[in-house]
Amino acid sequence: MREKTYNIAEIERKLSKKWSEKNFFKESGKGKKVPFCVMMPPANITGSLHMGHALTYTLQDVLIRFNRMQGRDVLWQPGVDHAGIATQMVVERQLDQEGLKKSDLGREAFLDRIWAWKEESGGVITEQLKRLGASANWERSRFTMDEKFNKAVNKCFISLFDKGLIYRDKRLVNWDVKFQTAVSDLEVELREEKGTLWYIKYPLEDDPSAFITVATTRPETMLGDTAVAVHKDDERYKHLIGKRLRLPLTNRIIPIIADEHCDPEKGSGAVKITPAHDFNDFQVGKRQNLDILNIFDSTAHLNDNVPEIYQGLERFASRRKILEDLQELELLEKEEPIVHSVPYGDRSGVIIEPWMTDQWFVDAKKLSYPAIKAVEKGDISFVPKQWAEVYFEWLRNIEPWCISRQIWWGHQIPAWHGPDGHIFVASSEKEAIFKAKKYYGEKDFDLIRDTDVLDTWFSSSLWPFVTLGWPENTKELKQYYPTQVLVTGTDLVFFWVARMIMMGLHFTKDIPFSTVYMHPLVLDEKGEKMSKSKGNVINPLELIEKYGADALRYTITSLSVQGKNIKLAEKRVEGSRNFVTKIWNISRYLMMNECTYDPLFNPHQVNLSVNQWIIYKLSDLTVEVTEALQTYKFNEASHHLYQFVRGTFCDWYVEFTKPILKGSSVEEQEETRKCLAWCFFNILKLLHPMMPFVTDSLSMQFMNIESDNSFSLSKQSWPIFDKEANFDEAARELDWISDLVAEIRSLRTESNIAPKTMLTANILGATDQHKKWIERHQELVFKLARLDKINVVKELPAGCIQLVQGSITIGISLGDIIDIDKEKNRLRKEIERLVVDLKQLKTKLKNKKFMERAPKEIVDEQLRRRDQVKAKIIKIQQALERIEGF
RNA sequence: GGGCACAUAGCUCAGGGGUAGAGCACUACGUUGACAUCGUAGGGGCCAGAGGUUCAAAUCCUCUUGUGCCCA
Repeated sequence: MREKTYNIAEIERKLSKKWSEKNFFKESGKGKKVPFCVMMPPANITGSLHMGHALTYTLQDVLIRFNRMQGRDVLWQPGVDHAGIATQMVVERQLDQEGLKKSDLGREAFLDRIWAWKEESGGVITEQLKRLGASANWERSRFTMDEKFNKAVNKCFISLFDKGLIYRDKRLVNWDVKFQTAVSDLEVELREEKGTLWYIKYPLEDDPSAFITVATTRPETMLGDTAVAVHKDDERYKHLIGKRLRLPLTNRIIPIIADEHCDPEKGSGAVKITPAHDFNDFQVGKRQNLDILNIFDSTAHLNDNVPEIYQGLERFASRRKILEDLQELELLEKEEPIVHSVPYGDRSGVIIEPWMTDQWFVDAKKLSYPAIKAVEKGDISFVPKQWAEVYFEWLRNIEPWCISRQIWWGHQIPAWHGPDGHIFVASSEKEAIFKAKKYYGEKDFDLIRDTDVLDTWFSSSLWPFVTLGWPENTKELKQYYPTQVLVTGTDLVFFWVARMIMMGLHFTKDIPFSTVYMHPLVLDEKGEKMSKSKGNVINPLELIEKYGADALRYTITSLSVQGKNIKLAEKRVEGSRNFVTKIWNISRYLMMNECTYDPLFNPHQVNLSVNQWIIYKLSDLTVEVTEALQTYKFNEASHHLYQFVRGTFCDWYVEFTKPILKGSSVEEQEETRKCLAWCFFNILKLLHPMMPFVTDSLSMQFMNIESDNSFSLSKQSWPIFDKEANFDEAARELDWISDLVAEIRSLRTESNIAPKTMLTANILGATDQHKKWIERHQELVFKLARLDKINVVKELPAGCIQLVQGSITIGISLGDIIDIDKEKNRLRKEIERLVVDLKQLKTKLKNKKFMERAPKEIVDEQLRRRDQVKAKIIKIQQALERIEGF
């Protein structure tokens, strides 16, 4: 006898090893099959599996296995991302423990160190994904820093540069003071914070007793002011436009200018302009042709563009000092508390400094037009569709994308600088020299390679086509590009999705994927974001250890409703584990009863009504699950399966078949055994995308192929079968029987009848068909409703409690046990309920407008219901009268 | 400030113009050799509030209130 509970850990480990060792899930590569390709979002090389991964990769694997079973040529392309800043941080931390800095090693040695680290610990997440059951083609795994990838990245860079879509510019960028690099807008997180607005008086040059007051949250930047702006129509300041101010603490003279940037309603109405340290001011400076005075070094310490006493002060220290000094000069008018947004580096967590540097930019605006159009035209669609709006909004307001990073780990920009500052972009040093020779002629020159590397997201944006072999025209590229679905979290819509679409359209002249399924975040059970500091992080690997990957996957699938965040409670996972155990126990029962899978079993040719009934129900289920998965309604698919397995299959069908297996003819037993096995096998298939382990394991046991190392349900075909029309009758028959059983069971509880008490049911008003059905399923009803006798009668005997089901009345003989008052009460209450229903129905049917305007089916339905309720009331009244007579 | 969601049972959430659903929790009772990680039955809801459209609104529209997220 097998164990009552399923040994999750052992079986999952074994299967995951089997799938992995043989790289089980390769694409078929058969050109005839319809391709289905999903680009796996490359996991961050420093990462280990968290709930967000578990969610995204589970949903992808569900789609992958589902499509593979539907006979498509499936490629799930995995990979790992080099994660520039994150990876460099990890290795720098290691060095730190050895008391070393990366500058001690030098660039090359440092990069060697990172590669060594990658070899050693870079593959963790891949192993974890295998444990989750992800059925990717792991042999095709790509790394964004591979040589081939690097070549493709350079090619793209050069091509964009040649077209003027990448350029070098001196602009304000978001400078990460901790990492000493520029970052893009998207890597800056605005946090609402309490701050202070300081009002500072700037004296007029020609009249030191008169002032203009400016308000600022960053007084230290005043050292870099090159103007004060007012609104041209502001009565308070109109007359001062064109005059000059003496900038306190510096004695520099700066102009008062008019600019629309000023809002007379805000603060004092006059704004200090610091073009080198504020994005808005930078624009003003450009418009007004102001000086740009940079006052910070790369670590945000004041440089020698400020008076000597301030030089070398850190930004916050300088703020304190400057406020003190202004106070002393009585130039600090007042301060106000304020809530404002402060920019933080999303990785470094330090305040970002807008800073002037030379950087490389992508002209994202130009690339955005085709990307917008592709979604507008419907070539690419978002699920859920409201994400298209978010996407449009961002692309329509897109700014130049700063792609250079002042770090070492990443794709080094293929550009060489000449002695006169001329830049040669080339695929190799040799080519750069060649280009330079042409440019410089006979003159001598030295070229210095640009030290910057590219934003990691630049290489990620090329992922869909580079992984398939681009720029070579490989057969994979032809077969699988454009890919079908991209599944990713809502947080990556700009970082990754939009950029892939822009780059894909630019370089391949084709969309990278036709559907984008955006899933939400995983939150804790209270709906809060998981974070280490809050201590509410749920580790998926622990859940897998405790409940199994199948249980975790099934939970995730059940909770995946389009457009809604997922609140994960461990209780849910426990419930899923119980469901897995339930499935295990079905198989245990079926095997005990020698129900073996027969590939030749023909579901259209079963004779017993119970078997016809379950096949009928199963075909409904198949349609429901298929449609749900096709439309990304993961929760619906899992819900239907749960209802079917626990309800229809276990509670009813398995029970229905017990009497048959015990005492029917050999033929009937045989048909039923095969039908049980066949249905269960199909259930396993339908469940497989969500619970690959238990379903694979059980189906192999069922088919007696446990040692078959090439089998997986994922490679079997998805169930399809047409509903047999003449099974309708059986469907009605068994639905009626199960209703009958349910009614009697309810009655037993309501009347406090002990389960042990066997009852006799008298049935009044049975039609010939009812009689036939009762006769056919008598044993079954006996067993399920705990009866020892059913009489079809013309008159109910005395001493019955009665219930009405459709056209029949069931009387349960209780001898002397019946409490007449209680029973009367029960029946009266039921009449009361029905009368309320009837009243509502009558009102509706009396309403002329309803009768005129409502569709005929609805009216008929209401009429039918009215008649039913009426009839039921009469029957219960008769039942009451009978009790009076008892 | 702009945009997008969301408010349904004690909790977590489905559903969605025509008889309010699930899981968990709760209550009672447990028989029949698949399953106590189980079974049977049950209690529990003016579907946030106010208007409107409609024969009919929990569902569609508008507003209000509250919550979450994104962008400035």
